[in-house]
Amino acid sequence: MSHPRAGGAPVTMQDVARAAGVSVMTVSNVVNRRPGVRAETRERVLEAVGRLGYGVNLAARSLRQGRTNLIGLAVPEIDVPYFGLLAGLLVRRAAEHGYEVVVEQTGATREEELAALVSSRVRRYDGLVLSAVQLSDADSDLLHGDMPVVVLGERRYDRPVDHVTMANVEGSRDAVAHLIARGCRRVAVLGVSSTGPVDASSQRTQGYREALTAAGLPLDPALERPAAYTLEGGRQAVHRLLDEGVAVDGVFAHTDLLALGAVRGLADRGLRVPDDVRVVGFDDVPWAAHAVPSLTTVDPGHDEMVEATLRLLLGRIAGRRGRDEHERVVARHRLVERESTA
Amino acid sequence: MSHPRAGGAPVTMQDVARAAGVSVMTVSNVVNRRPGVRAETRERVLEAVGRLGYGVNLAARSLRQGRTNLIGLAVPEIDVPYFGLLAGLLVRRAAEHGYEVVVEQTGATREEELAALVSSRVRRYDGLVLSAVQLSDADSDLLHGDMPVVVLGERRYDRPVDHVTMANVEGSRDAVAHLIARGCRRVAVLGVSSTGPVDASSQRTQGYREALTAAGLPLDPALERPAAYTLEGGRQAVHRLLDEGVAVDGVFAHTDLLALGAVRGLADRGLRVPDDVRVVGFDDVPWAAHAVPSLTTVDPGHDEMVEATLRLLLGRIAGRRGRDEHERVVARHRLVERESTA
DNA sequence: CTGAAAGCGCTAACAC
DNA sequence: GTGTTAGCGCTTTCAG
Repeated sequence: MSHPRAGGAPVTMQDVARAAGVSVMTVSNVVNRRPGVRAETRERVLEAVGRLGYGVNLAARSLRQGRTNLIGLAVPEIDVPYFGLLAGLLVRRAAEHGYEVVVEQTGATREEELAALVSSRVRRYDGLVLSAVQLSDADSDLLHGDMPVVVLGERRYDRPVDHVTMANVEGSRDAVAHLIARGCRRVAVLGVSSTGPVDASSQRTQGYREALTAAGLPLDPALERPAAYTLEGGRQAVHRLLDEGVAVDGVFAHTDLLALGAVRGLADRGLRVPDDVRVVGFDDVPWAAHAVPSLTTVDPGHDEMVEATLRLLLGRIAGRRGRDEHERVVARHRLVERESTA
Repeated sequence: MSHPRAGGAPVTMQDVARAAGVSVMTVSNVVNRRPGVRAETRERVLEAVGRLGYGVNLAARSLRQGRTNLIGLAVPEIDVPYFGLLAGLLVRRAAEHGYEVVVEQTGATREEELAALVSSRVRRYDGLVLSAVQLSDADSDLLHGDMPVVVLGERRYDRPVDHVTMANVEGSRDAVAHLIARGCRRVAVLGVSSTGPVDASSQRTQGYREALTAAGLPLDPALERPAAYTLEGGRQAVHRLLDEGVAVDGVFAHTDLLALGAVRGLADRGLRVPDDVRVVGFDDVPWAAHAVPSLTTVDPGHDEMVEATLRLLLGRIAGRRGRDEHERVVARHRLVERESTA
């Protein structure tokens, strides 16, 4: 059996020290690759480690050091492609810095996002990445606890907090300008919400309006459609739009999911993309490139966002910024032209 | 400021006990909702907890209790829809039992899956869910360490290990039988691999062959195509198939991702689904229902699998099964008929 | 119903 | 180079 003591009491440094005839401190030095241990001693210790199947007790180490090497990632739902993409990138990059990522699902409700912040569960993290959608400015007071927090995407805060976000207005403007350049004159926007003036939804709607205005096209309230940020939401919004007899030759959806749902909804009514209606999304999730037709969309700069998030978070964990010094990073976006607007 | 002592030393039970004029033990009893504390005492303690902003130190609790309430989920890549779905379900269900989930990305290499098992990082989990794709029978020896492990999906093991899997052969047989019932006579299979006799790929290929044979149709090696389990893999496999001039009127893809890639590849060559070619996938990822056309696929019984996984894992954590008692659960599958085979 | 003492396994600080 | 001591914050055990 390759795992001695399996099933018995866990092997401690004490056990290893005894077996190797050294002190626990020497074992600790070897295990942590600290310098200043004679090669021969190291050998003896490592032999004992291997023979006994020793592994550090990370709870003890955490208690002693006051750090866990864990960071939390609070997202609404991990199976939404955008958040899966995010989680994947973050897990990979965090690992490079010796951190692991615990996923919290907030379910996209304000209550649950707050819960993630106050909950004792969160206390075990060295830092928290909060991909917030519903958290309001008022609540960001809560971001001032002891826990280093970086808010990622989807919203700009007036309150001071480390924040990594994307160019929602500019990206949306580019997307809609692209539709117009392709000849669209009746462009609908999907995903309009009324929850507040500073969130991603309003910003993307604003970018939409700016692009229309810049092109000298009129704003038509009938073209500004609310929709849940889901495939089904996009599909149904398009159904309603068409059922009301609104003329449309272009669709800008607030998210790729919505856009793909819109393509579906158009197909349901016998409309072809891009022949009858052109469609643009936002996010550049992996699917966008491979959908039929492939989806033109805005890449908000995922890599840059995740990198910046980690940089800010690790900096704060290391105490490199004061409690009242906050940074905000806006990633560079890019319009990715594909078949849905060909 | 709602978070007193923010920035100062962490608040301990000692602090709370002092502030409330009780012993640490009473604080512990209140915090852990243990019975046998007078209501008035509890009030006093809770008031102090709130005022000081106390939160339990989970490292200390873990050290003392010998448990972390953390379970690890090792998957190849979290941004693959199937694993995102899995993670979402597991996170939700684990939370119901007071557990949190740490995501490990193995990158689908054998080395990394082994690393996840041996690594000291894993020591912090009470248990590990291993969604293995490359781990071989020989390696499953490693599953016999102290860590409770449940292997989820994708592979059947001869070695004893708790294992939750899906009806790969039966599901594939149903999928292909469905194509045949719809009139297909030249059915290709995408995702055939040569890595071994007992993995998901071989099983799904086997189901394919059984269905053809049962229908009295010939097996044609030209119809059995290797393909990476990605969108691009499916797309290219279809391109090669058509470029070789192989006649096809149905496609069974080993995964939905492959199937959606296949739909894309067919569209590239001007073929319509289901009019010219019918397509069936496997997994029933959320996208399958909303793709254009929506995808007929095999739901392998995700919910049942996750539920069983957690049941087995928690049972093992609780020591309810001996080291040599292992369970295997095969979830009930279901063919979901949609537009791609209409 | 409440308190005091012991110790989980580790590492920082200092002694040899 | 290596050992000794102390204590991180909590809960288990046993005493009141």
